[in-house]
Amino acid sequence: MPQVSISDAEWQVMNVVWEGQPLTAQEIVAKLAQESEWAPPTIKTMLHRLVKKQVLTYESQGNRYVYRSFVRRSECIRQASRSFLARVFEGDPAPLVAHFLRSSKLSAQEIAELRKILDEQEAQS
Amino acid sequence: MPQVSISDAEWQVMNVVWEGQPLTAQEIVAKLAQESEWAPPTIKTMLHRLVKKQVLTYESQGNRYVYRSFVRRSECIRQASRSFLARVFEGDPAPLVAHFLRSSKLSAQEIAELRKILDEQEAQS
DNA sequence: TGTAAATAGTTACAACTGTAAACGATGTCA
DNA sequence: TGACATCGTTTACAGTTGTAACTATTTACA
Repeated sequence: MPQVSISDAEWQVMNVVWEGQPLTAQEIVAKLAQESEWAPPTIKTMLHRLVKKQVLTYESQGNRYVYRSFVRRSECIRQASRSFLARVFEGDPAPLVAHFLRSSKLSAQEIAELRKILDEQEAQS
Repeated sequence: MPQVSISDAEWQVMNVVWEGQPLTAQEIVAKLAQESEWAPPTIKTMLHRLVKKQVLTYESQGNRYVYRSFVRRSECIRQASRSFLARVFEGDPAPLVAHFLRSSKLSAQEIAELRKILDEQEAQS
């Protein structure tokens, strides 16, 4: 994996793509119109840059482009998470998790899920 | 709080400052020399920018500058965490926490701590 | 008290980001 | 088949970031 670095705005675009791919440019524009104020050319520019960074690929169908992700979302999440952990929590995951647990409202079910993960982690140490 | 935005490299500097403040420029340079390849002027530039962004303040003592943080670390952590959560996990904290739990090795004690936090969260819902 | 050493300030510069206008190609309806 | 609409491409531009050389100022020793 050639060390992609996805900017803030680009993540917003990629989240849309990962959730609905393959998608045409105008579908992406339409979805993003709901959650952002970006002009269509702005979004085109980002799609372009993402292709250049090899995060996206496209094929043209007639004069439309159909976009697909080229890197897996999970891989990008891993990279971004690792860098966030290093930057803000100096690589120490426990305080990070504690921070998010304290600052979030979680449902009973989510809490149960997380307990289960903790159990698993404990079991395999 | 005037919405500070601290870059990646700047976080590295700030982590040093928060942990040892007040610190002189050369103390900061010395600490960072161990963990980075930055030339001293590079670090000076970052200190400058952080002062301009009102993340740091300094007083000059003779020809030395003594730096202190102007914003609390916890506040910066809160902001960075919120933005990371929104960007990468679309604002949904449970998958974020699950991700970090799964990808980290935690000690038995840390696991116990986290369980306690989960209990508290459950209690107050 | 002048000059070297130390320290901080100024300037620089290319890459990346956010944002979008202007331009050109393609397809479609009359 | 020509004019308009649609879509993609190119160009633009200011702000931020990473990185650091160069310059000016202060201090302290000789």
